[in-house]
Amino acid sequence: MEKELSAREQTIPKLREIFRQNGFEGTSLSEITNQTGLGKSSLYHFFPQGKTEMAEAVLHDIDQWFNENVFLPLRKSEEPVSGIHHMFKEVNRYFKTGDRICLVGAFALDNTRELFPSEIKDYFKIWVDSLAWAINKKYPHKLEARKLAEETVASIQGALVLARAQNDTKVFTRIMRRLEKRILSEIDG
Amino acid sequence: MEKELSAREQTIPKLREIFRQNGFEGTSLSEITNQTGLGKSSLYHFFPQGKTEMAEAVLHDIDQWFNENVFLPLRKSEEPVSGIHHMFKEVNRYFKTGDRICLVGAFALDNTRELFPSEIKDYFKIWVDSLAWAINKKYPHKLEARKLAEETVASIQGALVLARAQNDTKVFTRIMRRLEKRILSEIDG
DNA sequence: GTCTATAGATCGATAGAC
DNA sequence: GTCTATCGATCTATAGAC
Repeated sequence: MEKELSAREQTIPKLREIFRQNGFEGTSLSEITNQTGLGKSSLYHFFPQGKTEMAEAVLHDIDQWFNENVFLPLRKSEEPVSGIHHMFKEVNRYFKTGDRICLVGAFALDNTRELFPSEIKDYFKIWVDSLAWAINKKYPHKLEARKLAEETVASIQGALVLARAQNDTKVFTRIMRRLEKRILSEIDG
Repeated sequence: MEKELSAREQTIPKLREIFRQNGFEGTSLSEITNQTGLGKSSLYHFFPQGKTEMAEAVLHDIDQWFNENVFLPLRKSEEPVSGIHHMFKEVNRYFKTGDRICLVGAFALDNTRELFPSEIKDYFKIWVDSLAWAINKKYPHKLEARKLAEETVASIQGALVLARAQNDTKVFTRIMRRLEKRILSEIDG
């Protein structure tokens, strides 16, 4: 039995990519109508609060995806190493090996973050917490595991910045490989 | 003999902070007139091409600062370790221990980068090149030195993202300390 | 160089018919 | 749910007096 997606739900992935390309302030409603094919009235029908509600829905969607495909597997996998490997694989896939940016990170950089402070804060907190938890299972020093997790998440964000700046996805994949290798060597060593 | 700064030059640091707060698209001319005290006519007198020229001037100003205070010292210092230490000290100071973001990184993330592609590309290229050069002086594996430099610059960018997202500058200083320590241990070890 | 005034486009958002 | 029409505000940018 296929899940029927409402028109609202079908719109969210498109909105996500539009915000990713243009940022929150750089995205206009007419751009959204152009790229979604939905008129303004339809957009306001689905998202009565307008652009802010659209971005909120996108952030919620991103949050769900990461919870399901990254954060929970880090907690659930029997073997932390495989959970961590799974994280790198999924994150690499999600960001299309560096071709896509992280919308949450982009929102964090300018005053857009004041519109969605808790969504932005929680996304990174849960990511760091989950990764730290997985590392800590193998690596007994709790504080050090946390620092390693924090640095890894930050480096992934920075790798996206550099890949976009240089317009070169290889920068991203290169850094991702190093990060995974470092975690594994810290855990095993 | 004091250097006389032209009115245009005096405006640039203010513009820099305004763009940092709001992003390029999020910055309006009326916001600029409010925060600089200059009327629109004065702004267009100094920057005939408008907002784009203002951002260009800011990027050029940032570029100069990093060349003078970070990139050249990395090349010039007799002892690479002290050049690298100097980089971390200055970068930490420049970003006010994580309270400020990197405007070039922020511009890179959305389609603002299409307005200033070479400025954005060069900033990171020169940074990575200079750091790789300094590392390579002590650490003979050229390719590995480059990768370490690339990862370090990316991690600094990511640390800024995380610090802003969490609204906690300690995240930034913590990661900066780890990065410097790692480079030193790779060089010495 | 700076002022006032304003053009012309686009912004987010809404009303009302269907 | 989607259409057309439109509101008032704001946007970038310019004109012309001083």
